[in-house]
Amino acid sequence: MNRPHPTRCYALADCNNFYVSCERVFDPSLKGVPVVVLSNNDGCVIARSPEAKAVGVQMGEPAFKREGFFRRHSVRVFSSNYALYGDMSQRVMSILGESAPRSEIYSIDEAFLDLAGLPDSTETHCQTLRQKVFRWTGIPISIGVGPTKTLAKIANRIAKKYAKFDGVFDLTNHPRMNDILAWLPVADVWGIGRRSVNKLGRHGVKTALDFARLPDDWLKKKMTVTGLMTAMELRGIPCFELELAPPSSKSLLCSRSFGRPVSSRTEMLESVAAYVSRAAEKLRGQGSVASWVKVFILTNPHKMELQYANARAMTLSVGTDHTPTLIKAAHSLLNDIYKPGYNYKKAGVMLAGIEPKATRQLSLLNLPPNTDDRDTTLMTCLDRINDRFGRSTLQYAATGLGRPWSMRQLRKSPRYTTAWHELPRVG
DNA sequence: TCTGGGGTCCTAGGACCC
DNA sequence: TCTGGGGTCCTAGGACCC
Repeated sequence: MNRPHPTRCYALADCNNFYVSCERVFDPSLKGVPVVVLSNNDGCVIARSPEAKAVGVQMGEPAFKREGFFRRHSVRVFSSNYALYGDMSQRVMSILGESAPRSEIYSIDEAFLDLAGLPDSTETHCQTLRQKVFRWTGIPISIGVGPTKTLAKIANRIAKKYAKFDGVFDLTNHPRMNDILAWLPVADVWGIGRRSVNKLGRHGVKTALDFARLPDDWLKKKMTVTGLMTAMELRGIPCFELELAPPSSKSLLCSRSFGRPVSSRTEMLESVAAYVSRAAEKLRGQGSVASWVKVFILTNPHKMELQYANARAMTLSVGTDHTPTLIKAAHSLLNDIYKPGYNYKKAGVMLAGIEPKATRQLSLLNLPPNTDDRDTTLMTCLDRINDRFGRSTLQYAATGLGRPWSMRQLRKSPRYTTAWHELPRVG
């Protein structure tokens, strides 16, 4: 057990409290004080500075329940600013990407790096990288290293938790590997979620070491092959490879809670058109077409009032990335499920049946209209303008003008890095 | 007043075929 | 009276991640 594979060396670089760190880069008054960032619609807490954690703000807490607490503890509260976080993420990722021959961007604030065969020591390399990312972007990161991705995750957690390691911890050939796994609750292992923790608890499995020592056939039967692979990774046998060029999405979702309850059909149609437009942009961004569209709507499940939720999907005869075609489909689905008299809280659009546009399946009976090329030219033009001048410079009238239903973001910081008129001023 | 959004993978079970 | 066995494909739902 715990026999590391000699040729593998994975690092997980993870930005510390990423969203809060982004806010701090451009607003020095946030240093050293409790800061939180809220989810879309200013719903719940999704990022906390260490000071916010220290005063007891929990992850995922609804913000409205804590307004008084935030005031009493002078917690600085921000709406999420994805234009800023996305841009900062790109800066960090480009530096990380250059630091290793192979890398995988795993999420907005994490990347796996393949450090096998680098000339200098792992520790030196990682410390240099950390300092470089901080100097060039202002974002602090932590790096965990191990013979498998799962162990690199654990190492990263240790690097973050204990200041004495200075942001870097290496589990490769660690003499106290078993002690560390026995110290780590199984809930903190990558890939073991709450449901599994409950199930494992009933079988007396509490720590990562308990889990790693379970028999393979038991793991396979009770935890499926992914559970088995996780256990093998804890033993030092790599099962999860780097995803070097992440394949394009197989489904695309765009959904939002409304800033206030919506009941009118007109507003529902507008919001669905807006979500389709966004999903179609993403679709074109990856050079795909979609042939399956689903629309769903729901009332607020947290409220004591008449509830309604419904969804409907349809398959198109030909895959498309043409926004008006998709809006038309989504509108007909919405009209099927919409019922007047309810206070809707949320709507969403999902696209699937996704394939590359270049090799898409055409229909024998229903060939695309010969305006196809014109549509493509129009969509390309639309995307270019919006890319250059901002996402909603050009939009379809069906998405509405006033958008009274759009999400609430009362405490958003400026788009410091992506909008000319919001650039920070010096002096 | 007010509780996020966007993905992936795996499995079981039904439909269907020979 | 008697009522197989195996394969594929699809979908819904569960579980997980950030």
